[in-house]
Order: sequence, then C-alpha cells, then structure tokens
Amino acid sequence: MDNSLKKSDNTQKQKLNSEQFAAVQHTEGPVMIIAGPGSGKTRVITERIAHLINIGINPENILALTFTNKAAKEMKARIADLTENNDVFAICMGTFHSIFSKILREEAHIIGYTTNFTIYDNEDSVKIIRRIIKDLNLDKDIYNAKNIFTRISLMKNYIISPKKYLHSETLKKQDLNNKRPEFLNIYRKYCESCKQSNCMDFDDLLINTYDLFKENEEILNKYQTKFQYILIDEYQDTNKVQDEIIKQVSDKNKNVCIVGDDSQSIYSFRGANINNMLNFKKFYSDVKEFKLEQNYRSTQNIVNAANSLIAYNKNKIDKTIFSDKEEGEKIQLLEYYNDREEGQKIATLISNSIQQSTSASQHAVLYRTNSQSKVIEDGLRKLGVKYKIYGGLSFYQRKEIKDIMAFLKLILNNNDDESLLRIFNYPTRGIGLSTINKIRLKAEENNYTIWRTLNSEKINEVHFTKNVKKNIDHFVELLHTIFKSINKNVFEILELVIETTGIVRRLEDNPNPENINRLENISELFNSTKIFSMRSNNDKLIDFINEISLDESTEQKTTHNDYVSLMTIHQSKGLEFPYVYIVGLENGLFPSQQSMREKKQLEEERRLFYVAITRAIKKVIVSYSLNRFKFGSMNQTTQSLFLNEINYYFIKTIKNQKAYKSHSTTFSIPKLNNRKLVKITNNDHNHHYKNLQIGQNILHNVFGKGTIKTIDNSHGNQKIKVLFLEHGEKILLTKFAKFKIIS
DNA sequence: CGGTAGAATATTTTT
DNA sequence: TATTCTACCG
Repeated sequence: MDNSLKKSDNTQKQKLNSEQFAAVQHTEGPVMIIAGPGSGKTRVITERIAHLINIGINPENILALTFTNKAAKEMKARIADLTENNDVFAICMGTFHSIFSKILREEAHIIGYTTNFTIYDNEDSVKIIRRIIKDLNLDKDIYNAKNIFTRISLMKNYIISPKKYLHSETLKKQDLNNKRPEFLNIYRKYCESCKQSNCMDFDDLLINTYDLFKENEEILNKYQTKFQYILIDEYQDTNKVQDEIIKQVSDKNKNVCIVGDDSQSIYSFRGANINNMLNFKKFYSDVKEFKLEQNYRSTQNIVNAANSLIAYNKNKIDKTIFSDKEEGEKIQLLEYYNDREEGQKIATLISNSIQQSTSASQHAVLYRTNSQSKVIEDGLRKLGVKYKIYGGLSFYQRKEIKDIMAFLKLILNNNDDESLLRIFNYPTRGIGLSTINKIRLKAEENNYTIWRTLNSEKINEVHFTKNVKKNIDHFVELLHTIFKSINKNVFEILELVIETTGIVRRLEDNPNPENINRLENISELFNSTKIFSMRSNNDKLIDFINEISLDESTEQKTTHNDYVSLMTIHQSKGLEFPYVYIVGLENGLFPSQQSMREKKQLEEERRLFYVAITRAIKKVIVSYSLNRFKFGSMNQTTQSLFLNEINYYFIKTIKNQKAYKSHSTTFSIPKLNNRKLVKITNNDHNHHYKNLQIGQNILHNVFGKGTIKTIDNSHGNQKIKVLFLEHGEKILLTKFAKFKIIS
C-alpha cells in the first residue's frame, strides 16, 4: 500500500477522545457528525461500523457510502482488523454510483432496462449531445455540447426531468436568455437516446435509483429492510438526488449517520449542495449531533491560519477547530517571477528538503488546475526527484483502451449505440462517415438502435455501393461472432476481440512511439483482465465492465514507491502530507476567474484553499507567480485575495530576491511531449540489444524485472515478449523499449 | 473512403 | 501551448 497516503499512525494508537467515543457508540437514530480536518473522521467511521458488527449487527444490513471506491476499500480493510469478522465484505460499501449501479442491475427490468445496461462516461455523453445538436441543425457555438451536458447533468442532480423542466418558468427563461430555446428538446432527445440504447450516464445511476424507489413501494421496502444502518461519509459533497435517496432508504429505521464538514464542501460544480448537511437537522427530528473539533494532524499555526481564512465565509456551521500539537512554523509565502521559475524553485525546495533527511513521499504539491502540474514536473524531473501525478486521464479513458472497451461493452449490450458508433469504422474497415450517418438516420426514423437496424429489413431501404455493402456485411458478421463469446471469461473475450478485429496487428504494423505506447497500454489491459479473471468467482464480463466504468482512480503506475505527490486540491481531499506546497495563488487562477464574480462561488474557492492548507501535518508553503503562461502567451497576474485573509500572524512572506533578474528563461528544460504518451528513448542503444536471447532477464524502466519469452525479428522490427515479475506478459519493441540486460 | 496538414479553440474542479 | 476539428487531396 502507498505509505504516502496512509494516515499517520499517531492517532491510531491513542484512545478515542470522548466526543469520538460517543459518536461511535451512539448507534440508534439520526446522527450528524461534524468532523473538522484531521479530527480522526475516518477512524470514527471505521470504529463505528466495527462497533455495529461487534454488537451483533449483520454486516449485510449496513450501508456505507464513501466518496471514492478506494476509500471504501481501505476502510473495509481496517474494519476487518477491528472485528475479527471475515465477513466485512458483506457490508454494502462503496460510492453512491457503484452501490446503486448494482441495485439497478438487480431491478433493471422494473424501470425498462435490462440487467446488462452499460454506462456512458462523460466523453460518451458529450459526443451524443454533439450529435443531437448537429442533427437538429443548431449552431454549435451557441449550443456548446459540453455546456449543454453540464446543464443536463445539473438538472438531473436536482431531479428536474424534462417534464418538470416544462413547468419551470425560471429555467425556461434562463435558457431563453442564453439564446438556447432548444435546450429542453436536446435534453429530451438525450434521455431518449440513453434509454433506447439501454445505457445510463453517471447521473442516471442516481436518478434512476431515486425513481425506482419512488415508484415501487415493495422494492423500496425491500431495501429499507435490508439497510438497517446507513452511514454516509463526506455528506457536504452530496447532491440533491443523493440526499433524497438517503431520505428514501432511511425512512423506515431512521438509523442514518452522516459525516462531513461543511467547510470542506468543494464539489458544487457537480451539484453538491452544502445545504444538505445544514438542513439535515431540520428534516429529521431529534438528530444527535457530534462535533469533532480537535485536529490531530496539523500544527497550531496551520490550524490557526486555516481558521482565520475560513472565517471569511458566511455560510457555515459554527465550530472551533483547534490543535494541541506544537506551534510549528508559520506558513511561508513565496513570490516568483513566472510560473516556470515557480516550478523550478519549488522543486529545488523539495529536493533540498529530501536531502535533509525527509523522504520524497512526505511532500505534496497541490494546485487548482491540472495544467499547472507541467511546470512542477519539469522542475522535479530536472533535479531527478521522483514524483507521481494524480489525475489527468484515467487509464480507462485513454483512446485505445476506450476503443477496445467499446467492443466489450457492445458484447454486453448490443444496443449501446455510442459504443457501436465508436468502432463502426475502427479499425478502419471501409465504412465512412457518410455511410454511418445514413444508417444512423434510418435507425432514428424507426426508433431502432443501430444494431437492430443492421439486423432488420430496414437496412435494405438504405442505398449503398456494392463495396460498402460488402464491408457492412462483414462488420455485422464480425459482431455476431464476438457477441457469441459473452459467457466466456473476460480474458478470453478480449483475446477474441483483438484477434478478430486486428486492432493490435494494425498498431504493430506501424510502430511509431505513439502506437508503441498504445500497445503497452493494451497489454496492460490484458493483464488486468487476466487478474480479474483469476480473482474470486466473478469473472463475468458484466462485473468487469461495471467495475471499470466506475473506476475513478487516475493514478499512474510507478515502480518506485518513494515519490512526491502532485495533484489538484480536489484530489487531495482526505489525504495528508507532512509538507504541502500550494502553488499558483493568483487571482483568476485560484480563485478561478469564473468564481470571482459570485459570492457563493468565491466561498467555495475559499473552502478549497482551506482544504489545501489543512492537508499539511508540519509545514505549508504557498506560492504565486507574477507572470503566468496561458494559451501560449505570458500574462501578468496579481496575488490571490485569499492570501490577505490569512491572519498575518500565521504567515510569513519571503520575497524572492532573484525573482526579477531570473535567468531561468535562458536555458531550456527537456520537454515532456504530453502526459499520456511517448517515452522516446535512446535509439543509439539499439545495437546493444541485437543479440538478445530467450531466457535472458531484463530490467525495464517501467515494468521492472522480467524474462524474455520470445523474440520476433520479422517486419524489420525486433519484438520481444517478456514476462515481467510484477506486470505479467508484455510485447516490447526493442527499438523503443528502455531496458537493461541483467543476466 | 482515408489520411494529413493546417486551423480553431481551449483551462476549473470529477463520480 | 496542446489538443481537437475541418478541409482537401490522393
């Protein structure tokens, strides 16, 4: 396990304080635990669940909703330690999305879906909306697909169906003012499209659960009876539908415990509503409230600085967070000439700190936007400091992985139009865009899905050239072949898909660095299906797809385990590090441009800064740059207004003497082409590897140790198949792969 | 139809 | 700057 992310053990060994203890013991009725940063929240939750099990509650009757699936996994492990009960896996524990997707599969038939519905990610959704907008002949600039999707998502989060929208004059007026009178039409079409394709987007997983419970009393009753004890973490970041679902499910037993901190609510852009927490006491009578106010994580200076900042927010629950740890150092405020200098200097600070007896994993760099990671990366790389970036694209969102996943999803759900459209001509098979559009329109005309259209008489009403017709027939035949594999294990299915579609072959035929990287990712996918197929009893395609559709982790794999963590503040939620660097404290960046206009949004940005500061155990370093590169040009900036809100007693400004005559621009840093691919390596080493032999052990820069299994010299590119100790089998091109022979 | 080159456009945060 | 979109030629 990541030691950087593990909570420090000092809180573990101590006894619970009286408030924590009381919160653990008070099991009956509605409970609200307001848990400040570092107050041992996770510990209270795990101990509480363990306590329930230890007093004889059946784990099956516990529902615990967490913010990420990773958190759920870690908590389960801890509860197992506390209960001597191997049955912790019976606890229904996970994110709203993953728990309810399972319930929805179970009950799918009731709401007009089948159990094998597939899940659209945001990219899929936006694509569908883009297509709808185009089909309606609307101006794509006024009807920006992403904006429309965001708005649809917000509607769903607030339980406003197209029907309800119709009754809201306010909403209609809003869209009219935005010159988007067709919004409702798009919304409606989008919903129809999802439903017809037997697909749900992320929001549907919630809204459909809500509707299911609302319209089916027996079903609701079944789950009310099952979930006798309900616990929700991070309640401040729940949205309206989630709040309502909780009310539905807990209505019978009323044993609902919410945990959270209104000051750490940072997801309102996703519909999260701080008022869910603030109104909890109004909705349930006799709520027992606990406040965990002692911060066991940070020094007094850090806690005080954070308190002085958050005091500027109006909308909050009263509480006094305090620390009785050492006073500690003041927050350091650093000013730099530009973003690049900021990256280099912060990297230097970290590097120096590491040399003075701390380890890399004790440091984290936090920023407002993902794009800011680049300059930090450059700085760290130059100094040879190991780092890991959280965020960016999740593995399963990469193009080549999504392409293959589209086949798998289609096997599961033949009517998943979005997946079908994605692979209709991938790999290219002579079916072009105009052909696809013709078929699409024919499908729409009949209210058929594309797959159904392809297999019906209707397809004959469309005119194709002879050749195209042949290609389509081939494609349909190919799909029929792979569809038959649905009941095999995932690994075999994937093998079949790769074999019959020739995806890998095409990439291998053109081994440029980009394709090499894709091949590596695909073999990574192979490995994970292999592991999945071996694991437990669920090797079914449906389980695999469900799991990865809801996989939120965006961690890169690294071979070393001591590294500096780089992530957005949003991702740092719940984590802690001894040394925290918060960069880019500039107006327009943090707080972001959009949020500076509205008070409510500014308060959220302030909470975000609060979250960032309170991640630190020992020391906080804050920085900003007077100039920042944006859209390819340099812009002047001003320091963030938040910096003046921290009481001067807890923060120390250190002016950077060299800032104005920095020579940092005179030498250039090796550039990373982009995040997801291309590790171009030394081709000069080529000749060293000419005499590779089967059975040799090698050390690869990413995959570690492995043994050469086969060598293929055909096609002019030497390819070797290597079995890695930790990463399984991979095919590498010796021309590009970076490795050493070790025996 | 397929591939590519040059243009257009985008940066707030994500289950 | 980096990624995505569009237009055009083979």
